[in-house]
Amino acid sequence: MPTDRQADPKEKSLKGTGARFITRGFSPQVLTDQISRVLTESILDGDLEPGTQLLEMDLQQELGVSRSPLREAFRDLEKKGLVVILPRRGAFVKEITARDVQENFPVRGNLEGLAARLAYGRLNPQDLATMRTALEAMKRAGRSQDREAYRQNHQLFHDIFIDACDNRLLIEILQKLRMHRLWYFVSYRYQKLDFQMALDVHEQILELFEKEGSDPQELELLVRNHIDEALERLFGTSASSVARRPGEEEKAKPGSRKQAE
Amino acid sequence: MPTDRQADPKEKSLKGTGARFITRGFSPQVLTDQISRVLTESILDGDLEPGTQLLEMDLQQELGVSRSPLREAFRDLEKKGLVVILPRRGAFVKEITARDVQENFPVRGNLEGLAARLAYGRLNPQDLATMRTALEAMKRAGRSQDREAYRQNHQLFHDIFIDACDNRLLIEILQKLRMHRLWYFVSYRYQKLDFQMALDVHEQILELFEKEGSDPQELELLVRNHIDEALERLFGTSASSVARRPGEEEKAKPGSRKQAE
DNA sequence: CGCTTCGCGATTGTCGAAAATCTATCGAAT
DNA sequence: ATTCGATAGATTTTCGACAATCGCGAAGCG
Repeated sequence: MPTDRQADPKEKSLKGTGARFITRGFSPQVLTDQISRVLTESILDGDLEPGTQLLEMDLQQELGVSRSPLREAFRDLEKKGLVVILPRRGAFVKEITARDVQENFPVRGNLEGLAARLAYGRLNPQDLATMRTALEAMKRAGRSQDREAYRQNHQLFHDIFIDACDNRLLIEILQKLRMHRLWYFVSYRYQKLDFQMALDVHEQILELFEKEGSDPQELELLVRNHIDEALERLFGTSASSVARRPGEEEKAKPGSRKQAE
Repeated sequence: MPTDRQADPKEKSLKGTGARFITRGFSPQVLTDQISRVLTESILDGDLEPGTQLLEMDLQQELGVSRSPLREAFRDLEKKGLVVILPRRGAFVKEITARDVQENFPVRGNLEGLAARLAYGRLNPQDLATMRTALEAMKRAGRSQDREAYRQNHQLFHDIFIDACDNRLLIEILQKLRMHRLWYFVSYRYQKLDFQMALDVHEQILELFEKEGSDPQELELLVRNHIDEALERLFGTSASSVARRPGEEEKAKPGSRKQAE
C-alpha cells in the first residue's frame, strides 16, 4: 500500500517539457501551488505577455489539470499582482501602465528606505561582503553593457538589506512590489542615462552600511531618494516629489468612488 | 463603452439565519465575492474568532453554496490578510500576534506619512471640513470615553487624506494594513494612556493640512511618528525608532521568533 | 509501561459536467 | 445605410461526487 503507483494510466504532465512530478516520492505540494509556480515563471519570463487572457480550458488541457486548482491558482497570481481577474470575463496577465510605475516607485522607495534603516546594524560581515561583490559586479556589467547581469546584481544588492530588516510584513510587501522584472526594463532607461550616478549612489549606500556610526536616517533617505529620482528621470514628472501645487493638476479626483471594500 | 458596473444595492442577506438568495432573479455579483464579503464582515465583527477553522462543509451548508466559490473566497480572504491557508489543513482566521503588531506599525506609519505628503495640496475644502468634524468628534468621544466612536472618527480622519493621495497602489496597501479592527483594540491601550497627546497630534496634522505653505516633509514625519510612537507606548520597544545609537543597543531581537505556522 | 504502527473518521484536494453569463455575428426594421 | 434585437458560440461559474490525505485513537510490540 505504500508504493501505490498511479492507477490512472493517463500521465499528468504539468508543463509541455515534461514535468511529471505528481507521483514524486514526496510532493507535499498542492496542485494549486504548482500551477501557480509554473504560471508565475511563465509570466515573469515573458512567455505569457501582459494582457493575454488565461483561458481556463486551454491551460486545463495544456497542464493536464482540472478547473478547480487552476482557478484557485489564478487567485494566487492575483494576490501576487501578476494577473487581474474580471468577474465573468476571465483572468488576464497584468499590464504595467505608466501610472502603475508612477505609483509603484514612491511606495517602493519609502519602504526600501525603511527597510534600510531597520537593517542597519543587523548586517553581518557576510551580508556586507555579498553586497560589495554585487556592487562590483554591477560596475563590471555597466562597463560591458550587460543589462541582465546588472539587473540581477542590483536586485541582489537590495535583497540583502531587505531580508535583513527582520520585518516579515515589510519583506512580503516589497517582494510583491519588486516582483515584476518589468520594473527593471523601464528603469533601464534611467540606468542607461545615469549609469555612473546610479553606481555612485549604491556605493554611498553600501559605505553607510559598512561604517560604524552612520546615521540611519541619512541611510533611509539615501535609499528612498535614489528610487524616487529614478522615477523622475523616467517621466520628468515628480509624482513623489515633495511639493506640487494644487493648481497644476491634470485631472482632479473623478468623483468620490466609495469602494465599499 | 466604459464597462461601467451598475450600481448594486448592497444588502447582504447572505449570512445569519439562512440564505435563500440563490434563486433571487438578480444576482449580478459573483458568488465568490458575496461569500468573501460576508466572511470579511463576520471576521471583522468578531463573529469568527481568530484561530477558528473555516470548515468547508459547515459553511457550505450554512451559506447554501458549493465548495468551489467557497474555496475561492478563502483565497480572497487570504489576500486581504484575514485568514491563513495551510495546505491540506484548511483555512483559519488569522491570529494577530505581538510580532504582527510590531511589524505592522512601522510600515503603516511610513506609508501613511507618504500618503499625507502626497495628499497635501490635494484636499478640497470638503475634505478639510470632514477631517475637522472627525477630530471634534474624537475629542468628544475622548471626554465621554466612547471608544467605538473614537475609533470610527479616528479611522475617518485618516481615510480622508489617504484617499486623497491619488496613489491607488498606496491606498490598496494601506487598506489591507488597516483592515483589522484589532489594531485599534491594541492601540486603545495607547489612547487610554495618552489620549490628550493623541488629540494634540491630530490637531497639529490637520492644521498643517489646512495651512497654505506647510512643509510636506514636516507633515509626513508628523504622521509617521505619531504612529511609531503609538507602538513604542504599547511595547516600550522602539522597533522603528529612528535614533538608536549603535553603541547602546543590546537586544538581538530575543523573543517572538516562534509563531512558525 | 512507553513507543511505534495501523486503521478509521473527518476534512481537504481534484475532477468533469451542467448551468449561467457574456461576446460576437447576423438579420430585420426604420 | 444604420441601429436595434435575437440567436449562437464561447467562456466562466457553480455544482456534486470521488479520491487523497491528515489527525487521532487503539492495538501491537519491545
